[in-house]
Order: sequence, then structure tokens, then C-alpha cells
Amino acid sequence: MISIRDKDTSFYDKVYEVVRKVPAQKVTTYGAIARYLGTGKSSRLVGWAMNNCHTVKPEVPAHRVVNRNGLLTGKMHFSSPNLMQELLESEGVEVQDNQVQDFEERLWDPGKELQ
DNA sequence: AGTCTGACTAGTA
DNA sequence: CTACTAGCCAGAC
Repeated sequence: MISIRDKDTSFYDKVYEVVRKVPAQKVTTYGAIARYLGTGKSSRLVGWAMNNCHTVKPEVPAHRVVNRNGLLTGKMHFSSPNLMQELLESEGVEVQDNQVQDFEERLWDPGKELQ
């Protein structure tokens, strides 16, 4: 279990670390990441962290992170608004109307899958 | 220092 | 399913 507010590792690095572990054809949510990191209710911080994700290396597969409804809320923050959906579809994730199809089946919760 | 905003969530109706 | 609310943290102004 990764704990938040460690002195060595920043919250953002942990977010990126978890997102990179998301397997292809799977997606996760901001809240799942937040709970796994121990921030719990501060899921907005995950979204804020994703705002900086393009500055870190290696790059973070931010397209696999959606909100709890499976909605691609962050697509407009990509270099191209269509990029997020195209990346998901290229990995075999069906996306329709900015929403991941069969979302519950494709959900990958780090708190349960990783531990 | 106060206020507003946001790639959010859980609860309630 | 939708709509609204409160709570949450960091940053911009």
C-alpha cells in the first residue's frame, strides 16, 4: 500500500505510477486511484495530477483514466480531443459518446487488483 | 488571506 | 437513469 504524503515520493509520482500499471484494454477511475493512495475523497487531486502528466517521463497512459461513470471527461486536455478515444479504441476498448462501453467489466481497481 | 475553479465522488431525492 | 449538494486539495488571481 502506498501512503500519501510520503517524504520521498510525491503524490503525483504515485498517481503516475499507478496509472502506468493499468493494463491495456482496462480502465480505472480517479476515485479508485485516490482511494488506493489514501487520499480517499480527494479525487480531484488525481485529476489535477493528470494535468501535469504530460510533463513527466515515461509518459502516463492518461487515456485509461476516466471518471466513475466511465465518461472520458479529460479528453479535451489531450493534445487532440479525439486522441483519448482513439487510443482507447486502438487498445480494444469500445467508446461511444465519450463513454466507455462495458465499463464495469473493463474497470481495473488498483486497490483490489494490486494490493 | 479570501475567493473561485476544476481531468471528482458519494450521498440524497 | 438524472439533478443537485457538500466535501475535498491545490493553484490562479
